[in-house]
Amino acid sequence: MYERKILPNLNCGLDLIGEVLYGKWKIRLLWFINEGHKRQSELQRKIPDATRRVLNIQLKEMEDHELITRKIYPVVPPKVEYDLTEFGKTLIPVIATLGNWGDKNEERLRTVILKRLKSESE
Amino acid sequence: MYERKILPNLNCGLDLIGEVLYGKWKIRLLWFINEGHKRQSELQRKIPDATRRVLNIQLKEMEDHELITRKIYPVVPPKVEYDLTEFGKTLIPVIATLGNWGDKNEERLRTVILKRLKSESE
DNA sequence: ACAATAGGGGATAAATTTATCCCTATCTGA
DNA sequence: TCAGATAGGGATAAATTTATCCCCTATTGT
Repeated sequence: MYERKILPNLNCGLDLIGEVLYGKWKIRLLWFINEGHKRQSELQRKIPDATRRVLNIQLKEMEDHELITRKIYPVVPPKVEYDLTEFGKTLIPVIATLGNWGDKNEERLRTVILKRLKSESE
Repeated sequence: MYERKILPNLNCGLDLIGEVLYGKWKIRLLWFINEGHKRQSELQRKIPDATRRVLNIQLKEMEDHELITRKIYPVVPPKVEYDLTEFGKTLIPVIATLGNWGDKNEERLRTVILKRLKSESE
Protein backbone atom coordinates (compact mmCIF):
# COMPACT_ATOMS: atom_id res chain seq x y z
CA MET A 1 0.00 0.00 0.00
CA TYR A 2 1.20 3.48 -0.76
CA GLU A 3 2.46 5.36 2.27
CA ARG A 4 2.20 9.12 2.39
CA LYS A 5 5.35 11.12 2.70
CA ILE A 6 3.66 14.44 3.28
CA LEU A 7 1.12 14.45 6.07
CA PRO A 8 -2.19 16.12 5.27
CA ASN A 9 -3.36 19.27 7.01
CA LEU A 10 -6.19 18.61 9.41
CA ASN A 11 -6.65 22.07 10.78
CA CYS A 12 -10.15 23.08 9.89
CA GLY A 13 -13.41 21.55 8.80
CA LEU A 14 -12.55 22.02 5.15
CA ASP A 15 -9.35 20.05 5.52
CA LEU A 16 -11.19 17.28 7.28
CA ILE A 17 -14.03 16.86 4.83
CA GLY A 18 -11.53 17.06 1.99
CA GLU A 19 -9.61 14.18 3.46
CA VAL A 20 -12.63 11.87 3.33
CA LEU A 21 -14.18 13.06 0.07
CA TYR A 22 -11.07 13.41 -2.08
CA GLY A 23 -10.86 10.58 -4.52
CA LYS A 24 -12.14 10.54 -8.04
CA TRP A 25 -15.10 8.27 -7.41
CA LYS A 26 -15.94 8.58 -3.75
CA ILE A 27 -18.76 11.05 -3.96
CA ARG A 28 -20.42 9.07 -6.70
CA LEU A 29 -20.02 5.89 -4.71
CA LEU A 30 -21.69 7.41 -1.68
CA TRP A 31 -24.47 8.69 -3.85
CA PHE A 32 -25.21 5.39 -5.50
CA ILE A 33 -24.95 3.46 -2.25
CA ASN A 34 -27.45 5.88 -0.83
CA GLU A 35 -29.72 5.14 -3.78
CA GLY A 36 -29.66 1.49 -2.82
CA HIS A 37 -26.98 0.10 -5.07
CA LYS A 38 -25.22 -1.92 -2.45
CA ARG A 39 -23.17 -4.48 -4.28
CA GLN A 40 -19.78 -3.94 -5.81
CA SER A 41 -20.89 -5.21 -9.18
CA GLU A 42 -23.89 -2.89 -9.23
CA LEU A 43 -21.72 0.06 -8.37
CA GLN A 44 -19.33 -0.87 -11.09
CA ARG A 45 -22.10 -0.96 -13.64
CA LYS A 46 -23.17 2.47 -12.45
CA ILE A 47 -19.63 3.81 -12.81
CA PRO A 48 -18.24 2.02 -15.82
CA ASP A 49 -15.32 4.43 -16.25
CA ALA A 50 -13.73 3.28 -13.03
CA THR A 51 -11.99 -0.03 -12.77
CA ARG A 52 -13.07 -2.54 -10.20
CA ARG A 53 -9.72 -2.15 -8.49
CA VAL A 54 -10.06 1.57 -7.81
CA LEU A 55 -13.60 1.24 -6.61
CA ASN A 56 -12.48 -1.38 -4.12
CA ILE A 57 -9.70 0.83 -2.88
CA GLN A 58 -11.94 3.84 -2.45
CA LEU A 59 -14.67 1.78 -0.81
CA LYS A 60 -12.10 0.42 1.63
CA GLU A 61 -10.98 3.94 2.47
CA MET A 62 -14.52 5.06 3.12
CA GLU A 63 -15.05 2.00 5.28
CA ASP A 64 -11.99 2.98 7.32
CA HIS A 65 -13.41 6.47 7.56
CA GLU A 66 -16.65 4.98 8.91
CA LEU A 67 -18.79 6.39 6.13
CA ILE A 68 -19.91 2.98 4.93
CA THR A 69 -20.12 -0.56 6.25
CA ARG A 70 -19.22 -3.72 4.43
CA LYS A 71 -21.29 -6.77 5.19
CA ILE A 72 -20.02 -10.09 3.92
CA TYR A 73 -22.46 -12.92 3.37
CA PRO A 74 -20.77 -16.30 3.73
CA VAL A 75 -22.15 -17.69 0.49
CA VAL A 76 -20.72 -18.80 -2.78
CA PRO A 77 -20.39 -16.99 -5.07
CA PRO A 78 -19.48 -14.31 -2.55
CA LYS A 79 -21.91 -11.56 -1.73
CA VAL A 80 -20.96 -8.30 -0.13
CA GLU A 81 -23.17 -5.34 0.61
CA TYR A 82 -22.17 -1.80 1.27
CA ASP A 83 -24.37 0.52 3.29
CA LEU A 84 -24.03 4.05 4.56
CA THR A 85 -23.41 4.39 8.27
CA GLU A 86 -25.44 6.95 10.19
CA PHE A 87 -22.38 9.12 9.91
CA GLY A 88 -22.16 8.59 6.18
CA LYS A 89 -25.81 9.50 5.78
CA THR A 90 -25.14 12.94 7.16
CA LEU A 91 -22.97 13.55 4.12
CA ILE A 92 -25.80 13.06 1.68
CA PRO A 93 -27.28 16.55 2.06
CA VAL A 94 -23.80 17.99 1.67
CA ILE A 95 -23.29 16.08 -1.55
CA ALA A 96 -26.73 17.16 -2.69
CA THR A 97 -25.68 20.78 -2.20
CA LEU A 98 -22.67 20.21 -4.42
CA GLY A 99 -24.69 18.47 -7.08
CA ASN A 100 -27.38 21.11 -7.07
CA TRP A 101 -24.92 23.91 -7.60
CA GLY A 102 -23.40 21.98 -10.47
CA ASP A 103 -26.78 21.26 -12.01
CA LYS A 104 -27.97 24.81 -11.67
CA ASN A 105 -24.88 26.11 -13.46
CA GLU A 106 -24.49 23.23 -15.81
CA GLU A 107 -24.34 25.13 -19.06
CA ARG A 108 -21.95 27.79 -17.90
CA LEU A 109 -19.68 25.26 -16.24
CA ARG A 110 -19.49 23.08 -19.28
CA THR A 111 -18.60 26.10 -21.36
CA VAL A 112 -15.78 27.41 -19.19
CA ILE A 113 -14.36 23.99 -18.50
CA LEU A 114 -14.23 23.10 -22.16
CA LYS A 115 -12.79 26.48 -23.08
CA ARG A 116 -9.93 25.92 -20.66
CA LEU A 117 -9.31 22.42 -21.93
CA LYS A 118 -9.07 23.70 -25.46
CA SER A 119 -6.71 26.51 -24.58
CA GLU A 120 -4.46 24.03 -22.80
CA SER A 121 -4.07 21.98 -25.91
CA GLU A 122 -2.79 24.83 -28.01
CA MET B 1 1.68 23.43 -19.50
CA TYR B 2 0.49 19.93 -18.77
CA GLU B 3 -2.01 18.59 -21.24
CA ARG B 4 -4.56 16.02 -20.17
CA LYS B 5 -4.55 12.68 -21.83
CA ILE B 6 -7.76 11.48 -20.30
CA LEU B 7 -10.72 13.80 -20.73
CA PRO B 8 -12.78 14.43 -17.62
CA ASN B 9 -16.39 13.35 -17.31
CA LEU B 10 -18.79 16.23 -17.46
CA ASN B 11 -22.03 14.37 -17.23
CA CYS B 12 -23.70 15.58 -14.11
CA GLY B 13 -23.57 18.45 -11.66
CA LEU B 14 -21.17 16.57 -9.42
CA ASP B 15 -18.70 16.11 -12.24
CA LEU B 16 -18.92 19.78 -13.09
CA ILE B 17 -18.40 21.19 -9.65
CA GLY B 18 -15.61 18.72 -9.09
CA GLU B 19 -13.85 20.02 -12.15
CA VAL B 20 -13.70 23.57 -10.79
CA LEU B 21 -13.11 22.77 -7.11
CA TYR B 22 -10.55 19.99 -7.42
CA GLY B 23 -7.14 21.28 -6.52
CA LYS B 24 -5.48 21.15 -3.15
CA TRP B 25 -5.82 24.84 -2.37
CA LYS B 26 -8.72 26.12 -4.43
CA ILE B 27 -11.43 26.03 -1.82
CA ARG B 28 -9.23 27.78 0.69
CA LEU B 29 -8.29 30.39 -1.87
CA LEU B 30 -11.93 31.13 -2.62
CA TRP B 31 -12.64 31.35 1.05
CA PHE B 32 -9.87 33.79 1.83
CA ILE B 33 -10.58 35.92 -1.21
CA ASN B 34 -14.15 36.10 -0.02
CA GLU B 35 -12.88 37.26 3.36
CA GLY B 36 -11.17 40.15 1.64
CA HIS B 37 -7.64 38.87 1.22
CA LYS B 38 -7.21 39.96 -2.33
CA ARG B 39 -3.51 40.04 -3.01
CA GLN B 40 -1.33 37.11 -3.88
CA SER B 41 1.07 37.83 -1.06
CA GLU B 42 -1.74 37.99 1.49
CA LEU B 43 -3.12 34.72 0.28
CA GLN B 44 0.25 33.17 0.52
CA ARG B 45 0.64 34.26 4.09
CA LYS B 46 -2.74 32.75 4.82
CA ILE B 47 -1.74 29.45 3.22
CA PRO B 48 1.93 29.08 4.05
CA ASP B 49 2.03 25.39 3.19
CA ALA B 50 1.45 26.09 -0.46
CA THR B 51 4.16 27.50 -2.63
CA ARG B 52 3.64 30.71 -4.53
CA ARG B 53 3.86 28.78 -7.75
CA VAL B 54 0.95 26.46 -7.03
CA LEU B 55 -1.23 29.26 -5.77
CA ASN B 56 -0.65 31.15 -9.01
CA ILE B 57 -1.53 28.14 -11.07
CA GLN B 58 -4.71 27.45 -9.16
CA LEU B 59 -5.70 31.10 -9.19
CA LYS B 60 -5.22 31.14 -12.94
CA GLU B 61 -7.44 28.11 -13.32
CA MET B 62 -10.16 29.70 -11.27
CA GLU B 63 -9.87 32.83 -13.34
CA ASP B 64 -10.35 30.76 -16.47
CA HIS B 65 -13.35 29.15 -14.82
CA GLU B 66 -14.75 32.63 -14.17
CA LEU B 67 -14.86 32.18 -10.42
CA ILE B 68 -12.49 35.07 -9.75
CA THR B 69 -11.21 38.14 -11.54
CA ARG B 70 -7.67 39.38 -11.62
CA LYS B 71 -7.19 43.12 -11.69
CA ILE B 72 -3.71 44.41 -12.45
CA TYR B 73 -2.71 47.85 -11.26
CA PRO B 74 -0.04 49.36 -13.49
CA VAL B 75 2.23 50.38 -10.64
CA VAL B 76 5.63 49.39 -9.46
CA PRO B 77 6.09 47.22 -7.51
CA PRO B 78 3.29 45.33 -9.18
CA LYS B 79 -0.08 45.11 -7.54
CA VAL B 80 -2.71 42.58 -8.45
CA GLU B 81 -6.05 42.01 -6.81
CA TYR B 82 -8.24 38.99 -6.96
CA ASP B 83 -11.98 39.20 -6.40
CA LEU B 84 -14.82 36.76 -6.60
CA THR B 85 -17.08 37.13 -9.59
CA GLU B 86 -20.83 37.05 -9.03
CA PHE B 87 -20.61 33.47 -10.18
CA GLY B 88 -17.82 32.73 -7.74
CA LYS B 89 -19.82 34.23 -4.91
CA THR B 90 -22.53 31.66 -5.41
CA LEU B 91 -20.00 29.02 -4.40
CA ILE B 92 -19.47 30.50 -0.96
CA PRO B 93 -22.58 28.97 0.64
CA VAL B 94 -21.63 25.65 -0.89
CA ILE B 95 -18.17 25.84 0.62
CA ALA B 96 -19.70 26.89 3.91
CA THR B 97 -21.79 23.72 3.86
CA LEU B 98 -18.66 21.65 3.43
CA GLY B 99 -16.82 23.48 6.18
CA ASN B 100 -19.72 23.23 8.57
CA TRP B 101 -20.00 19.51 8.16
CA GLY B 102 -16.29 19.19 8.78
CA ASP B 103 -16.42 21.42 11.84
CA LYS B 104 -19.40 19.66 13.29
CA ASN B 105 -17.68 16.30 12.99
CA GLU B 106 -14.21 17.52 13.69
CA GLU B 107 -13.29 15.15 16.49
CA ARG B 108 -14.58 12.02 14.85
CA LEU B 109 -13.00 12.89 11.53
CA ARG B 110 -9.64 13.56 13.04
CA THR B 111 -9.81 10.22 14.80
CA VAL B 112 -10.71 8.08 11.80
CA ILE B 113 -8.33 9.88 9.49
CA LEU B 114 -5.40 9.47 11.83
CA LYS B 115 -6.28 5.85 12.52
CA ARG B 116 -6.14 5.11 8.82
CA LEU B 117 -2.87 6.95 8.38
CA LYS B 118 -1.32 4.89 11.15
CA SER B 119 -2.55 1.60 9.78
CA GLU B 120 -1.11 2.51 6.39
CA SER B 121 2.33 2.90 7.86
CA GLU B 122 2.48 -0.61 9.31
C1' DA C 1 -14.66 -28.79 -19.83
C1' DC C 2 -15.40 -23.89 -20.04
C1' DA C 3 -17.40 -19.33 -19.56
C1' DA C 4 -19.64 -16.33 -16.57
C1' DT C 5 -20.49 -14.33 -11.97
C1' DA C 6 -18.99 -12.48 -7.55
C1' DG C 7 -15.38 -10.39 -4.85
C1' DG C 8 -10.29 -9.78 -3.51
C1' DG C 9 -5.81 -8.10 -4.21
C1' DG C 10 -0.51 -7.82 -5.83
C1' DA C 11 2.67 -5.64 -9.07
C1' DT C 12 3.58 -2.20 -12.04
C1' DA C 13 2.77 1.58 -15.40
C1' DA C 14 0.82 5.79 -16.55
C1' DA C 15 -1.36 10.03 -15.57
C1' DT C 16 -1.83 13.94 -12.85
C1' DT C 17 -0.85 17.13 -9.38
C1' DT C 18 2.36 19.53 -6.23
C1' DA C 19 6.78 20.89 -4.85
C1' DT C 20 11.47 22.76 -5.67
C1' DC C 21 14.63 25.63 -7.70
C1' DC C 22 15.89 29.36 -10.22
C1' DC C 23 15.47 33.75 -12.97
C1' DT C 24 12.94 38.18 -14.54
C1' DA C 25 11.57 43.21 -13.39
C1' DT C 26 11.29 47.75 -10.52
C1' DC C 27 11.02 50.54 -6.57
C1' DT C 28 11.85 51.62 -1.50
C1' DG C 29 14.42 51.90 2.53
C1' DA C 30 18.73 51.00 5.28
C1' DT D 1 24.66 49.01 -3.18
C1' DC D 2 22.11 45.32 -1.33
C1' DA D 3 17.97 43.26 0.83
C1' DG D 4 13.13 42.97 0.61
C1' DA D 5 8.55 43.34 -1.33
C1' DT D 6 5.57 42.22 -5.41
C1' DA D 7 4.16 39.31 -9.15
C1' DG D 8 5.17 36.01 -13.00
C1' DG D 9 6.72 31.86 -14.95
C1' DG D 10 9.98 27.92 -17.05
C1' DA D 11 12.08 23.43 -16.09
C1' DT D 12 12.22 19.53 -13.60
C1' DA D 13 11.60 16.38 -9.64
C1' DA D 14 8.80 14.20 -6.41
C1' DA D 15 4.53 12.73 -4.61
C1' DT D 16 0.15 10.90 -5.24
C1' DT D 17 -3.58 8.88 -7.52
C1' DT D 18 -5.60 5.97 -11.18
C1' DA D 19 -5.27 2.60 -14.58
C1' DT D 20 -3.80 -1.95 -16.43
C1' DC D 21 -2.90 -6.59 -16.17
C1' DC D 22 -3.01 -10.84 -14.20
C1' DC D 23 -4.19 -14.39 -10.79
C1' DC D 24 -7.23 -16.78 -7.07
C1' DT D 25 -11.80 -19.02 -4.97
C1' DA D 26 -16.10 -21.68 -5.88
C1' DT D 27 -20.60 -22.38 -8.02
C1' DT D 28 -24.00 -22.43 -11.82
C1' DG D 29 -25.35 -22.96 -16.40
C1' DT D 30 -24.22 -24.61 -21.29
